[in-house]
Amino acid sequence: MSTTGPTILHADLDAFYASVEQLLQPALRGRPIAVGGSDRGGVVLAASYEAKAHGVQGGMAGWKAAQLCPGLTFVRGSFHRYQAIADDVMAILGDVTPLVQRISIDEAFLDVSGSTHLFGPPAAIAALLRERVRTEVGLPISVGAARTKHLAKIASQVAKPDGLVVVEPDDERDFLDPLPVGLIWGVGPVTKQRLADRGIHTIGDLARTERSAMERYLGHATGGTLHSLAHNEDPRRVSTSTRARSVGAQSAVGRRPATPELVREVLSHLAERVAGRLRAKDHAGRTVTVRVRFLAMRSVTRALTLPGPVSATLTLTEVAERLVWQAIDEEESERPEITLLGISVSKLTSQAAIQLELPLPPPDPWRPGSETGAARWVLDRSVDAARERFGRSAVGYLPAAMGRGAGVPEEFRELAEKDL
DNA sequence: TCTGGGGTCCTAGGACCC
DNA sequence: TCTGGGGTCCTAGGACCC
Repeated sequence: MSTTGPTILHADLDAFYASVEQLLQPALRGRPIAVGGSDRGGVVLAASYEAKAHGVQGGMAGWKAAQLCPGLTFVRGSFHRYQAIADDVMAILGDVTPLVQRISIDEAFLDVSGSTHLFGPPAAIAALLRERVRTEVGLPISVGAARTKHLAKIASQVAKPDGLVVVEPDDERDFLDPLPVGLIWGVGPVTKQRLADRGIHTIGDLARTERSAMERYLGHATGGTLHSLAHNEDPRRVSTSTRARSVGAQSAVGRRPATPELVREVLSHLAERVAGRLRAKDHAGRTVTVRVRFLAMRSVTRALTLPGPVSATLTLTEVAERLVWQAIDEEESERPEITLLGISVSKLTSQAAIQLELPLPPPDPWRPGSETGAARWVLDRSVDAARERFGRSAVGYLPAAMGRGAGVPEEFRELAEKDL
């Protein structure tokens, strides 16, 4: 007999982008729609439940979605609106407890164990939140309530669309056992297939499998975690703060030969985005990783860890350029075609710390804090300041080379890079 | 005329140090 | 006189999540 109740909630807006579009454009309500980056082609970023019923999913190529769902309406996303609307929802969640852990733009965990004396039992709190989001924002939100984060998350998935599922402690086993393993957080297509190959389809099947066997099938970490979750052991607390471990940006370029001009132009733009975001947070990072994607989605990465942290745009551009050519030069063909370039910076430290210990020469562009590095950083900061006063495009380059067709709108990138 | 962009975490092998 | 083991850091690739 358990002593704690279902005090963890997982609240998850249903088909968020698509639901917002149906809210903003009443003519779209009840109809299958796909929210995309562009009006034609491209990729489906979100599908309404009416479209999901035909098999349309996020990440799917637009033409394939249209094939699956005749009558599908493509809607260009109103990306500049989504953040504020989701923030309104989070504010409602925050009204019942300060213990809200937002894990993406449209979902959050809540610990309501300290809120029951004010708002009643967790099931009542969940119902209240759903009602308020529906009437005050106009969106459907599903909520799962359970003893652990893992169970609450599964419960909200089961509740969708627009539902509430409460798992009482005494019912946990009965709830979990028949569910497919794919509902477990961390089980994607590959793991699901590996498990299916061994006749493991449900969480109950998983719970009956030895831990050591799981670790053999899936590796130490994944196997161990899955075994624990299937046995309903999830010690994670709801935590309100997490710090970023990396900052990155990438851009699809269509399908183009890797010329020096293209590589430099795209990397300059990406480095500007990444370094600018680092500086805005007073951060810098030591490890620079680039990604180059070739045809058939084959991508390679190259990384370099520098002696000190960087956040200067030009330095980042130069390091990235060197790494990208390292990868391209290893290709068999002379001038291979590429479809995407990306830059990510990790091993982050706070910029304030390095400014204090500015080592003096020898000047070395690879070494931030050297004369060159410091000068570049100072220049970048003045550009940042001008941008802040006069707008993003006032100073420096526009995303020129990003070219026709391939990319996603600027507002989508800005939405994706927001801190939660 | 397939397949966006932002992340996290894990694994495995090699270098290097004691 | 050719031999151990542990720890840490780095790189590359991959699975997964929203």
